[in-house]
Amino acid sequence: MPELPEVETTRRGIAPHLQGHQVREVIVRQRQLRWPIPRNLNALLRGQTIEQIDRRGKYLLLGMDTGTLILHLGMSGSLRILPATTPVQKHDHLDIVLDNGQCLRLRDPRRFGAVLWTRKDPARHKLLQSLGPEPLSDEFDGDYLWQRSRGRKLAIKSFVMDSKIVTGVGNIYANEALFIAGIHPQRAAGRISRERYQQLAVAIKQVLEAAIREGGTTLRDFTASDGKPGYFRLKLHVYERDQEPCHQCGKALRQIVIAQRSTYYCQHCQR
DNA sequence: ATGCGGACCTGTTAGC
DNA sequence: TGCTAACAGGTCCGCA
Repeated sequence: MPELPEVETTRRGIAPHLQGHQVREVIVRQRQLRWPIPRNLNALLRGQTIEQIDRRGKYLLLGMDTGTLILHLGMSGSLRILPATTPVQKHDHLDIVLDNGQCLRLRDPRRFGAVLWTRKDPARHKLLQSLGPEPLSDEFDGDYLWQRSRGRKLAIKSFVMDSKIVTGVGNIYANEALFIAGIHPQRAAGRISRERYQQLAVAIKQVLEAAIREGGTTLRDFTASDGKPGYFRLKLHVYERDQEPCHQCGKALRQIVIAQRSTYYCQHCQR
């Protein structure tokens, strides 16, 4: 489900409900996610105040008194703010109950998500320490991509989806950005000019920012923390549009597979 | 170092 | 109608 815009939409939705509140209780119903939820999470979090709610790539970071809770939504995770008395549904794995009777509830059918605790600077956590720059930051630009791509032979689409290169660009937005930049998704990363990398960096920023403004992309089941869907799907140029007409030239879009991921592009507009 | 494929897990849908 | 296979928004890990 969630790429960076959906995670950012979630962050903005939950932050005002969490900020400054104390954890009353943590209820874990299913600890087997991508990695097991720590056994003693209730003891660790109880009584702590949630000070800030940050995002790094697709990771959500709940900064507390003595450490940071690291959350990842995987492919199918979602977070809602609900009264703690709301009946539990299938795949509701975790509740963080607050001092005001509300709770942050994690649902994740596929269980590719993660909930981890660290006492140190989360940037130095094993899962975060090798992440590339934030795509919306100033350090991420065409020169950076060009420099990192020299000598690389993998497909440009796989390159921009590599979290060590840039964090948070997933399958939907990689497809969309490459269309906007007019770059064929299979082109070798090392064979793209500096100028075209400038266009690609701009396209990535543009598409992520637009998606955040629309509240993310709802394909099947993404909803923000208030239950509302995201509307960026209406503006997708290529994703899940196999055989439909290109918005630029009208020719039929194509679907192929790159690194086991569905890839959509226009044979005419992308080179 | 680089690049690829497998692994994790469940739900939905397309096809026979 | 019912069974089976393919596919889905992620990403770590191990192997060549």
